[in-house]
Amino acid sequence: MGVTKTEHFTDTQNEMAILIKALAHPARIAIMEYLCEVNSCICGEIVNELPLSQPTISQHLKELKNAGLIKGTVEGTSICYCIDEKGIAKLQTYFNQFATQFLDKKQCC
Amino acid sequence: MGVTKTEHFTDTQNEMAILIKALAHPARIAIMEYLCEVNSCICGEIVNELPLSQPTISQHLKELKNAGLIKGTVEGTSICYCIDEKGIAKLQTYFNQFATQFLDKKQCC
DNA sequence: TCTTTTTATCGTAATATTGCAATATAATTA
DNA sequence: TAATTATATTGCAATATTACGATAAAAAGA
Repeated sequence: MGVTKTEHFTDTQNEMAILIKALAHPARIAIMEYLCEVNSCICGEIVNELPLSQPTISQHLKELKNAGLIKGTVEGTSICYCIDEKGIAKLQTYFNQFATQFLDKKQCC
Repeated sequence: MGVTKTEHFTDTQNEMAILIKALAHPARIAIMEYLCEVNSCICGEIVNELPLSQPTISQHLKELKNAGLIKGTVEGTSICYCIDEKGIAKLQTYFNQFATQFLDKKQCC
Protein backbone atom coordinates (compact mmCIF):
# COMPACT_ATOMS: atom_id res chain seq x y z
CA MET A 1 0.00 0.00 0.00
CA GLY A 2 1.18 3.51 0.74
CA VAL A 3 0.10 4.71 -2.68
CA THR A 4 -2.77 7.15 -3.14
CA LYS A 5 -5.74 5.59 -4.98
CA THR A 6 -6.18 8.42 -7.46
CA GLU A 7 -8.22 6.30 -9.85
CA HIS A 8 -11.18 6.44 -7.51
CA PHE A 9 -11.50 10.20 -7.45
CA THR A 10 -12.54 12.76 -10.04
CA ASP A 11 -10.03 14.52 -12.27
CA THR A 12 -10.81 17.80 -10.55
CA GLN A 13 -10.26 16.32 -7.12
CA ASN A 14 -6.92 14.84 -8.16
CA GLU A 15 -5.83 18.07 -9.84
CA MET A 16 -6.72 20.13 -6.80
CA ALA A 17 -4.90 17.65 -4.57
CA ILE A 18 -1.72 18.04 -6.64
CA LEU A 19 -1.99 21.83 -6.58
CA ILE A 20 -2.69 21.93 -2.84
CA LYS A 21 0.03 19.38 -2.06
CA ALA A 22 2.56 21.63 -3.79
CA LEU A 23 1.84 24.24 -1.11
CA ALA A 24 1.67 21.79 1.79
CA HIS A 25 5.13 22.56 3.12
CA PRO A 26 6.30 25.63 5.05
CA ALA A 27 9.36 26.06 2.83
CA ARG A 28 7.23 26.21 -0.29
CA ILE A 29 4.81 28.60 1.40
CA ALA A 30 7.79 30.75 2.38
CA ILE A 31 9.08 30.70 -1.20
CA MET A 32 5.69 31.76 -2.55
CA GLU A 33 5.37 34.54 0.02
CA TYR A 34 8.87 35.75 -0.74
CA LEU A 35 8.21 35.78 -4.49
CA CYS A 36 5.00 37.69 -3.83
CA GLU A 37 6.72 40.16 -1.55
CA VAL A 38 9.69 41.13 -3.67
CA ASN A 39 8.43 43.21 -6.51
CA SER A 40 11.01 42.02 -8.98
CA CYS A 41 11.69 38.40 -9.80
CA ILE A 42 14.53 37.26 -7.59
CA CYS A 43 16.22 34.04 -8.57
CA GLY A 44 18.87 32.33 -6.46
CA GLU A 45 18.32 34.92 -3.77
CA ILE A 46 15.75 32.50 -2.41
CA VAL A 47 18.65 30.30 -1.35
CA ASN A 48 20.10 33.19 0.67
CA GLU A 49 16.71 34.09 2.07
CA LEU A 50 15.71 30.63 3.33
CA PRO A 51 17.63 28.47 5.81
CA LEU A 52 17.81 25.46 3.52
CA SER A 53 20.56 24.20 1.25
CA GLN A 54 20.69 25.03 -2.43
CA PRO A 55 19.73 21.50 -3.58
CA THR A 56 16.73 21.49 -1.22
CA ILE A 57 15.51 24.87 -2.46
CA SER A 58 16.01 23.74 -6.04
CA GLN A 59 13.85 20.69 -5.35
CA HIS A 60 11.08 22.76 -3.78
CA LEU A 61 11.18 25.17 -6.73
CA LYS A 62 10.82 22.23 -9.09
CA GLU A 63 7.72 21.02 -7.27
CA LEU A 64 6.15 24.48 -7.31
CA LYS A 65 6.93 24.78 -11.02
CA ASN A 66 5.53 21.33 -11.86
CA ALA A 67 2.32 22.22 -10.05
CA GLY A 68 2.00 25.43 -12.07
CA LEU A 69 2.45 27.76 -9.12
CA ILE A 70 5.62 29.46 -10.35
CA LYS A 71 7.36 30.12 -13.66
CA GLY A 72 11.09 30.16 -14.38
CA THR A 73 12.88 32.19 -17.02
CA VAL A 74 16.54 31.68 -17.86
CA GLU A 75 18.61 34.87 -17.60
CA GLY A 76 22.22 34.17 -18.30
CA THR A 77 23.60 31.84 -15.67
CA SER A 78 20.76 32.50 -13.29
CA ILE A 79 17.05 31.79 -13.44
CA CYS A 80 14.28 34.22 -12.74
CA TYR A 81 11.44 32.63 -10.83
CA CYS A 82 8.10 34.27 -10.31
CA ILE A 83 4.57 33.42 -9.35
CA ASP A 84 2.29 31.90 -11.97
CA GLU A 85 -0.97 33.77 -11.77
CA LYS A 86 -3.01 30.83 -13.03
CA GLY A 87 -2.07 28.50 -10.17
CA ILE A 88 -2.96 31.05 -7.52
CA ALA A 89 -6.18 31.89 -9.33
CA LYS A 90 -7.21 28.22 -9.31
CA LEU A 91 -6.66 27.97 -5.56
CA GLN A 92 -8.44 31.24 -4.88
CA THR A 93 -11.41 30.27 -7.03
CA TYR A 94 -11.67 26.81 -5.49
CA PHE A 95 -11.80 28.01 -1.90
CA ASN A 96 -14.10 30.90 -2.70
CA GLN A 97 -16.54 28.56 -4.44
CA PHE A 98 -16.28 26.08 -1.61
CA ALA A 99 -16.95 28.72 1.03
CA THR A 100 -19.86 30.15 -0.96
CA GLN A 101 -21.45 26.75 -1.44
CA PHE A 102 -20.95 25.94 2.22
CA LEU A 103 -22.49 29.16 3.46
CA ASP A 104 -25.48 28.77 1.14
CA LYS A 105 -26.48 25.51 2.79
CA LYS A 106 -27.08 25.81 6.50
CA GLN A 107 -25.14 22.93 8.00
CA CYS A 108 -26.49 21.16 11.07
CA CYS A 109 -23.50 21.43 13.45
CA MET B 1 16.84 13.45 7.19
CA GLY B 2 13.22 13.42 5.99
CA VAL B 3 11.90 15.71 8.69
CA THR B 4 10.52 19.15 7.91
CA LYS B 5 12.56 21.97 9.46
CA THR B 6 9.60 23.80 10.93
CA GLU B 7 11.77 25.78 13.37
CA HIS B 8 13.09 27.92 10.54
CA PHE B 9 9.72 29.22 9.39
CA THR B 10 7.19 31.58 10.92
CA ASP B 11 4.28 30.33 13.03
CA THR B 12 1.85 31.48 10.38
CA GLN B 13 3.72 29.65 7.66
CA ASN B 14 3.79 26.45 9.70
CA GLU B 15 0.11 26.75 10.62
CA MET B 16 -0.91 27.31 7.02
CA ALA B 17 1.22 24.36 5.95
CA ILE B 18 -0.59 22.08 8.43
CA LEU B 19 -3.98 23.33 7.29
CA ILE B 20 -3.10 23.00 3.61
CA LYS B 21 -1.50 19.59 4.09
CA ALA B 22 -4.74 18.32 5.61
CA LEU B 23 -6.38 18.97 2.25
CA ALA B 24 -3.50 17.69 0.14
CA HIS B 25 -5.08 14.33 -0.63
CA PRO B 26 -7.91 13.55 -3.06
CA ALA B 27 -9.74 11.44 -0.48
CA ARG B 28 -9.82 14.31 2.00
CA ILE B 29 -10.88 16.72 -0.72
CA ALA B 30 -13.66 14.28 -1.64
CA ILE B 31 -14.74 14.04 2.01
CA MET B 32 -14.88 17.83 2.32
CA GLU B 33 -16.83 18.18 -0.92
CA TYR B 34 -19.25 15.47 0.16
CA LEU B 35 -19.81 17.11 3.54
CA CYS B 36 -20.37 20.41 1.77
CA GLU B 37 -22.79 18.85 -0.71
CA VAL B 38 -25.09 16.93 1.61
CA ASN B 39 -27.16 19.42 3.46
CA SER B 40 -27.37 17.41 6.64
CA CYS B 41 -24.41 16.02 8.53
CA ILE B 42 -23.81 12.50 7.31
CA CYS B 43 -21.54 10.36 9.44
CA GLY B 44 -20.46 6.84 8.47
CA GLU B 45 -22.14 7.31 5.11
CA ILE B 46 -18.82 8.68 3.98
CA VAL B 47 -17.51 5.12 4.16
CA ASN B 48 -20.26 4.02 1.74
CA GLU B 49 -19.71 7.02 -0.48
CA LEU B 50 -15.95 6.69 -0.92
CA PRO B 51 -14.09 3.64 -2.29
CA LEU B 52 -11.80 3.30 0.70
CA SER B 53 -11.97 1.04 3.73
CA GLN B 54 -13.50 2.13 7.00
CA PRO B 55 -10.16 2.39 8.86
CA THR B 56 -8.72 4.49 6.05
CA ILE B 57 -11.68 6.87 6.05
CA SER B 58 -11.50 7.07 9.82
CA GLN B 59 -7.85 8.06 9.59
CA HIS B 60 -8.56 10.75 6.99
CA LEU B 61 -11.40 12.11 9.13
CA LYS B 62 -9.03 12.30 12.08
CA GLU B 63 -6.55 14.35 10.07
CA LEU B 64 -9.23 16.73 8.86
CA LYS B 65 -10.49 17.09 12.43
CA ASN B 66 -7.01 17.69 13.87
CA ALA B 67 -6.45 20.41 11.31
CA GLY B 68 -9.71 22.11 12.26
CA LEU B 69 -11.42 21.53 8.94
CA ILE B 70 -14.26 19.39 10.28
CA LYS B 71 -16.11 18.84 13.54
CA GLY B 72 -17.51 15.60 14.96
CA THR B 73 -20.48 15.23 17.27
CA VAL B 74 -21.37 11.92 18.91
CA GLU B 75 -24.94 10.79 18.21
CA GLY B 76 -25.59 7.43 19.80
CA THR B 77 -23.35 4.85 18.21
CA SER B 78 -22.58 7.00 15.22
CA ILE B 79 -20.76 10.28 14.80
CA CYS B 80 -21.97 13.31 12.94
CA TYR B 81 -19.20 15.00 11.01
CA CYS B 82 -19.54 18.37 9.40
CA ILE B 83 -17.40 21.15 8.05
CA ASP B 84 -15.77 23.56 10.47
CA GLU B 85 -16.39 27.02 9.14
CA LYS B 86 -13.25 28.44 10.72
CA GLY B 87 -10.86 26.18 8.84
CA ILE B 88 -12.40 26.97 5.48
CA ALA B 89 -12.45 30.67 6.31
CA LYS B 90 -8.73 30.62 7.09
CA LEU B 91 -7.93 29.04 3.73
CA GLN B 92 -10.23 31.38 1.84
CA THR B 93 -8.79 34.44 3.54
CA TYR B 94 -5.21 33.34 3.00
CA PHE B 95 -5.56 32.80 -0.73
CA ASN B 96 -7.63 35.91 -1.24
CA GLN B 97 -5.03 38.01 0.56
CA PHE B 98 -2.25 36.34 -1.38
CA ALA B 99 -3.95 36.95 -4.72
CA THR B 100 -4.72 40.55 -3.81
CA GLN B 101 -1.16 41.25 -2.75
CA PHE B 102 0.16 39.56 -5.88
CA LEU B 103 -2.08 41.52 -8.23
CA ASP B 104 -1.20 44.80 -6.54
CA LYS B 105 2.46 44.42 -7.41
CA LYS B 106 3.10 44.00 -11.09
CA GLN B 107 5.45 41.07 -11.35
CA CYS B 108 8.12 41.03 -14.04
CA CYS B 109 7.40 37.70 -15.80
C1' DT C 1 -25.90 -9.56 29.87
C1' DC C 2 -25.19 -10.57 25.02
C1' DT C 3 -25.50 -8.96 20.42
C1' DT C 4 -25.34 -5.66 17.04
C1' DT C 5 -23.83 -1.45 15.05
C1' DT C 6 -20.61 2.13 14.46
C1' DT C 7 -16.28 4.17 14.82
C1' DA C 8 -11.40 4.21 16.44
C1' DT C 9 -6.92 2.20 17.09
C1' DC C 10 -3.01 -1.00 16.36
C1' DG C 11 0.24 -3.09 13.57
C1' DT C 12 2.39 -3.42 9.38
C1' DA C 13 3.72 -3.23 4.40
C1' DA C 14 4.39 -0.26 0.52
C1' DT C 15 5.47 4.04 -1.02
C1' DA C 16 6.44 9.09 -0.77
C1' DT C 17 8.73 13.10 1.13
C1' DT C 18 12.47 15.79 3.08
C1' DG C 19 17.10 17.26 3.22
C1' DC C 20 21.77 17.46 1.90
C1' DA C 21 26.63 16.19 0.22
C1' DA C 22 28.58 15.32 -3.95
C1' DT C 23 28.51 16.07 -8.50
C1' DA C 24 26.86 17.51 -13.05
C1' DT C 25 25.38 21.01 -16.27
C1' DA C 26 25.12 25.40 -18.51
C1' DA C 27 26.10 30.09 -19.33
C1' DT C 28 29.47 33.80 -18.55
C1' DT C 29 33.85 35.85 -18.06
C1' DA C 30 38.94 36.06 -17.88
C1' DT D 1 40.05 27.30 -23.39
C1' DA D 2 39.90 27.56 -18.32
C1' DA D 3 37.86 29.33 -14.42
C1' DT D 4 33.77 31.12 -12.32
C1' DT D 5 28.98 31.42 -11.17
C1' DA D 6 24.32 29.67 -10.81
C1' DT D 7 21.26 26.00 -10.87
C1' DA D 8 19.95 21.08 -11.43
C1' DT D 9 20.50 16.21 -10.62
C1' DT D 10 21.96 12.00 -8.28
C1' DG D 11 22.14 9.09 -4.45
C1' DC D 12 21.02 8.14 -0.05
C1' DA D 13 19.46 8.23 4.91
C1' DA D 14 15.76 9.53 7.90
C1' DT D 15 11.12 10.12 8.39
C1' DA D 16 6.18 10.56 6.98
C1' DT D 17 2.12 9.03 4.55
C1' DT D 18 -1.22 5.79 2.75
C1' DA D 19 -3.97 1.82 3.08
C1' DC D 20 -6.05 -2.00 5.26
C1' DG D 21 -6.81 -6.38 8.13
C1' DA D 22 -7.47 -7.34 12.73
C1' DT D 23 -9.15 -5.85 16.77
C1' DA D 24 -10.81 -2.74 20.37
C1' DA D 25 -14.16 0.45 22.29
C1' DA D 26 -18.59 2.50 23.03
C1' DA D 27 -23.44 3.01 22.71
C1' DA D 28 -28.08 0.85 21.73
C1' DG D 29 -31.28 -2.73 21.63
C1' DA D 30 -32.78 -7.76 22.40
